[in-house]
Amino acid sequence: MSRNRLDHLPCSLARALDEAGDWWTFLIVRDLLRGINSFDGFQSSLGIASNILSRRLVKLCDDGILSKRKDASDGRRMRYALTPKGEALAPSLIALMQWGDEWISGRGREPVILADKRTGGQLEPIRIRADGADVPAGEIEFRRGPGLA
Amino acid sequence: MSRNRLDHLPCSLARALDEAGDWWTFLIVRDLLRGINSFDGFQSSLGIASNILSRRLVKLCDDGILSKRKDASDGRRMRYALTPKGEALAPSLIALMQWGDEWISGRGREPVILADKRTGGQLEPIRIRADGADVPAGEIEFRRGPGLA
DNA sequence: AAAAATAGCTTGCGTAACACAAGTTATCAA
DNA sequence: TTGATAACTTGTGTTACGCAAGCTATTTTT
Repeated sequence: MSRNRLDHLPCSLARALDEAGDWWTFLIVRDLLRGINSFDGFQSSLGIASNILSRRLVKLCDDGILSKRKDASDGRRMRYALTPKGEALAPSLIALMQWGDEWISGRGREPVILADKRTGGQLEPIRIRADGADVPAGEIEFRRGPGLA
Repeated sequence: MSRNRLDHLPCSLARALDEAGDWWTFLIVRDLLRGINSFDGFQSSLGIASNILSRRLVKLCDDGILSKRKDASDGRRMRYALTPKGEALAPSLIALMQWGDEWISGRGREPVILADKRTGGQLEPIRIRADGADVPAGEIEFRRGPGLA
């Protein structure tokens, strides 16, 4: 994805997609949500080439999505963590996962089930809401916002 | 993104990302939600090269995300529409847009504001929920699902 | 203390996907 | 019937991706 290609589009979606970079970003964030937080942890989980992973991790740190620090008990090891900005990707990530569950894997064939650690209750399907009610996709209005010159 | 690279991952997220193809998919779906539904409509809205757009539209139709038909009053023109599978991408798309609003554009500088056509009420931030309560990103548990051999 | 293993990262190189520009076909408007 | 429009397609670079191998600094093993 060329970095400057989408910049002209007056849309936070394009900017978000541009900053996320490529699909690996989402998979790395998913791994972090699962507790995987080291270079070789990502590598063995994802099968990503080390040069790609390295570059991607640098970019994610630069963009403020991840933070990085040395492991206290092992000087070789770096530990990565989600920043608040990175954690804020969770809703879109989970919505995408649920889409794959429903439309690709199929109901009842989900490879992974998401739940609340505290209560054990399964996550509900993510929905679009306004005024306390669901909004169907066809009923969404795109209005000019204050960020447009 | 090579089509078969992520197939081995037992995760609906990887499958979803693989099927979505590239970022253009999301931008095309966004345009359709906005009412843009023709080839040159996408092209002038997105600045995408015609060969890329053509290939992407074919793939999206093949994958059942879009449908395509001839315009009744203009035999040259094709009209594209979201299928239910395509509409189901809206939550992840909007979550991503909201992420861009908050973390890239910044609050108060949103290029676009989303609302409910029927009530005019602005869309709420998309949240992760279980048992009728919000779930913070750090409290999500990944459990083995039935789709794993 | 020397050798081996591990963690994170870099380099070299081939391939494949992307993207610009130009051309093609079918339909419609003047 | 000439010109414009819509939706592609083709040709040709260029870029970015990805495998394999190598590198350096720690840590563990002997």
